[in-house]
Amino acid sequence: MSAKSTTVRYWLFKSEPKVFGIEHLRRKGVATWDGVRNYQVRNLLRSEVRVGDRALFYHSSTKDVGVAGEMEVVSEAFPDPLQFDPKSDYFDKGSTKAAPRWLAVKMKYLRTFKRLVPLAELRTDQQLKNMRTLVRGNRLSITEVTKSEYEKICLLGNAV
DNA sequence: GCCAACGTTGGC
DNA sequence: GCCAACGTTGGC
Repeated sequence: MSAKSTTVRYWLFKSEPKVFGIEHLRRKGVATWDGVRNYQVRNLLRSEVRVGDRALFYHSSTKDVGVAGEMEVVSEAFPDPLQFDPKSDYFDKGSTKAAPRWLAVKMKYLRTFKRLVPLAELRTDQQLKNMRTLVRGNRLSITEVTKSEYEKICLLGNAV
């Protein structure tokens, strides 16, 4: 078999750790990244995010905001089950199984950094301060990062 | 809890 | 298709 022809891409996924943090993912090993309810992000999951891509796990809306670790995409996009569950906060009565509106992917835990890389540090680092994730007004819960940005953040996270 | 900034909705 | 009102995100 030939190697995959597509190049690995790098992403940053945001989540509120009170709802689902990297410790939840570590315990599960593989988890469904669900609850995406933004069309731009849905389109990324459908058309851009691929099996084998890497992603930084970013903790948002919490005391210590920043990048907590790494994970890997292990499934193509599939319909987010929560959109069909009337008991879920993510239920969408306008979505049907024939034409699902929202997508999810499965993510695999890779590692938790030795130290959380704080948002403030991303903003001041010369190599990172232009990350799309940090652009003022950005509200996407998934943004692409460059390989060099990704690797720099891993270095910062694994430094003592 | 505040608030800036963006996304979504719906009347027209 | 415009745009005001409302809802959500997310840092602080």
